Amino acid sequence: MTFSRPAEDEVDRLVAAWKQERPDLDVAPLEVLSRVSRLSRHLERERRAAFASHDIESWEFDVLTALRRSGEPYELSPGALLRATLVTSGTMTNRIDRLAAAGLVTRRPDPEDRRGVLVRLTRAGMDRVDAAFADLLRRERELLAGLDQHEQQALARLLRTLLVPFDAPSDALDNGLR
Amino acid sequence: MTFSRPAEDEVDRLVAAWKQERPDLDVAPLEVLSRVSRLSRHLERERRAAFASHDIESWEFDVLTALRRSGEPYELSPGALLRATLVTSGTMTNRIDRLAAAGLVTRRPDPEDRRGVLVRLTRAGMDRVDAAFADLLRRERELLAGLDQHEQQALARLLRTLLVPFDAPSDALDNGLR
DNA sequence: TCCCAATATCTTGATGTCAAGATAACTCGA
DNA sequence: TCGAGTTATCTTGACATCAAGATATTGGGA
Repeated sequence: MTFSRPAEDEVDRLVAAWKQERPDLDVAPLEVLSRVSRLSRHLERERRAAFASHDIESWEFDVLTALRRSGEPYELSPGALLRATLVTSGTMTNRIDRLAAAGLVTRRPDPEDRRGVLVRLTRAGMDRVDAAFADLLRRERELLAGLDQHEQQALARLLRTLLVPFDAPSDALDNGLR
Repeated sequence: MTFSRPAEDEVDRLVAAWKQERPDLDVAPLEVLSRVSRLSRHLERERRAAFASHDIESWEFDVLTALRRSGEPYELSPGALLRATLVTSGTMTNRIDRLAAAGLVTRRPDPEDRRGVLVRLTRAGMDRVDAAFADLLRRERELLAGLDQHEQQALARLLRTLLVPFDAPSDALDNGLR
């Protein structure tokens, strides 16, 4: 009986297939980046499942948590929200419309800048997001159970290195969102 | 003059904010999983940019590469394609329709199974995808330039561990795609 | 003070995706 | 041989997202 050799994932199979078909190409980048993409898709499914029981959608959660973690008075501009969630301005307008209609946020003109708007978490919004967040953390912890604490930290560090160039606070780099 | 302390990314700021607002929660899972999600979004933008110059869309690329790397005769069923690309069957039907209309694939009934269909890459589809793939690999290599080869392998290994439970070949686990 | 580029948000139209369910064909055990 | 359950694909309708551009406001330099 043979068991538990180093387990393969779909990316191992995908890379092996490329080596067969295009031995001239170095597909090493896929070992990392294909895994990031695929894992992200799987995660998104998990999130949806976790949220279903809390009557909240994934896109709602993203906006509400950004407000929640900003602290008192739980209020941010649409611009700050779209930078936090990596969506376009049109998408954010639409999201805020629907969250406001659901009573989870309110919208008011920014007294300091007449172009601006401030979006504020309501009590209902806070309750909703707190419950969902606790549950999400529980499930995410399970997904990470295959790695010990040290490995998780190593993974976080490596990912951070890749992320820094994108997140550099308003350096010369523009990530193209507006 | 102070410079180049261990650089922060957006997730560091996000985690710090949570620790302030909800010191009762252990948000460690976000260190890994938030980074995976955010990196994936950034990657998707990069892909779009890389593909724009090859007149190909990201979703087209995903389908065409699956066919390309499957080798002669570059032919797969829609079912195999949706498993490779992690989309639903409705999405795949739609994608194949449009790829066929663009002359990048053909569709024919499966002679072995009258429920089935076989999707085949055309010469035009192959040329398109090969050019785009070479370019994508070039750009992905740049994104990974911040990590040396050893670190990239470590990262790939850690990600694989997280992915295996999702990709386990048709074990008891069902990932919910159909 | 005036003007213009930059900023903040919203609007519009096209498009891709998903969930749910319909249809048809296959498989295997009784 | 029959039928129930499974499998493969497609259809439908709702909906979220994006890109591009419109509108209003601000701020800094001439």
